Amino acid sequence: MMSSEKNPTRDRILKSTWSLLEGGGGGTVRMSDIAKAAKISRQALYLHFPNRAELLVATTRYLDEVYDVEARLRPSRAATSGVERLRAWVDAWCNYIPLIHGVGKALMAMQATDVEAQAAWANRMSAVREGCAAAVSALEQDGQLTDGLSPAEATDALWSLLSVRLWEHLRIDCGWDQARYVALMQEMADGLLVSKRHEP
Amino acid sequence: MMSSEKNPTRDRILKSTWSLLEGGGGGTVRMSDIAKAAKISRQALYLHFPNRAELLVATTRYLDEVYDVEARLRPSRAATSGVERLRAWVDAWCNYIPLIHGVGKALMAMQATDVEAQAAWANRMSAVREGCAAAVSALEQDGQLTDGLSPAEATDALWSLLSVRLWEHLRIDCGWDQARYVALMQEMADGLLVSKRHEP
DNA sequence: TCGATAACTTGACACGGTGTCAAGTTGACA
DNA sequence: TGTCAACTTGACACCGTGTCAAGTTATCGA
Repeated sequence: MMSSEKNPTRDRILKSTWSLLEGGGGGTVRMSDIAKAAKISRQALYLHFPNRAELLVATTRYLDEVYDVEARLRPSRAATSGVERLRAWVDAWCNYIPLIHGVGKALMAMQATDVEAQAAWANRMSAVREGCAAAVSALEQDGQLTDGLSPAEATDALWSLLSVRLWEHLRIDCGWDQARYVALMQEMADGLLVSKRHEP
Repeated sequence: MMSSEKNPTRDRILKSTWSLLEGGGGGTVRMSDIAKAAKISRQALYLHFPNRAELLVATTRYLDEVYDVEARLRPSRAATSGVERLRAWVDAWCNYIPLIHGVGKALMAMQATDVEAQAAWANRMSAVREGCAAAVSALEQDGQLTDGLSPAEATDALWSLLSVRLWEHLRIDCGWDQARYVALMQEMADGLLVSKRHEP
């Protein structure tokens, strides 16, 4: 069941939030802007979401549904080797970031002041950490994890490499294109985590 | 001439800003808090600084002076090889981040909404990029820069690795200690940028 | 000694954004 | 016909920034 069937206006709010946030103005999108875009009064927003933070979080979940996160993760879960799993995971997540970046940016902008937003974003990101941990663990089981790092350290390092902020820095501040960004992440993940013992 | 001699209250404001920001509450430190800490009225703050953003920027410059940035950069400038220059630069900057992180956090928190803060922080960070560019260039002159990356790309990549946000992620979100953080940055910078052609 | 000037104080206010409250309106359904 | 849910309008409190106006205090020079 698509969420749209159950509650049309809630769905319209989420769509509007999404499209406004797509525009890049993360911290500058106001509740009133969203209301206007959804053709609803500002107050009606609060009938559906208790506050801005929860509206944004709901929007990320909505995007997970629309973009079918599960399908995107399938290749990495289906990988037969640790190296392949890492490669597929980095690919999947790196290419997912641009899709959620608008909402992510807004949520990250709230973190400094809003405790709720902080918890919400941390929670979303801990799911990413789990993906990193799974890839590291697969690598370890193949005996391909670098000696220099413990699994926990390797997970943290990979997680950091795949952070939204690093994506922002390279793509926005440095002006890189997506392909080059992904290529660098692949190279760094491989160089950092994969043991080179068995290579020529 | 130390800035303290010239204008005592301005100096007291900067010291207060600094110490409040040290406490970590980047976005939550208000102008009134700073005024109170400096034993001054909130309005008097505006006699010295036009707005919050400029006060924060002035605080970063103050820290540069107090912590003697120039001296910290000397080892990297004095390096005789590209590899050594890179190592010294990464070391200097990585160990400078924790000192300015409080102010940096506050300034970064303002970026989403405040254009002035955005420009100010971007300007400060472009100085860091220049340090990265210098290290990359030294490496290139030694013929030790990896083939896979252009100098500009290598600079961007190093700059991203050395971003304050990555430091935050590893040190705060992941709970790493400073030494481990620096070690990882050294390893990644070396692995990413330095050509391994002449090794055993 | 007077008076000007700079540094600072007190107290008020506008603005913009979030979240809340109260009192309607509208339409569907029993 | 009445009731309930979804929504509207309009008001308001709160908070933090930045501004304005009028008053105090200390110092310095003529």
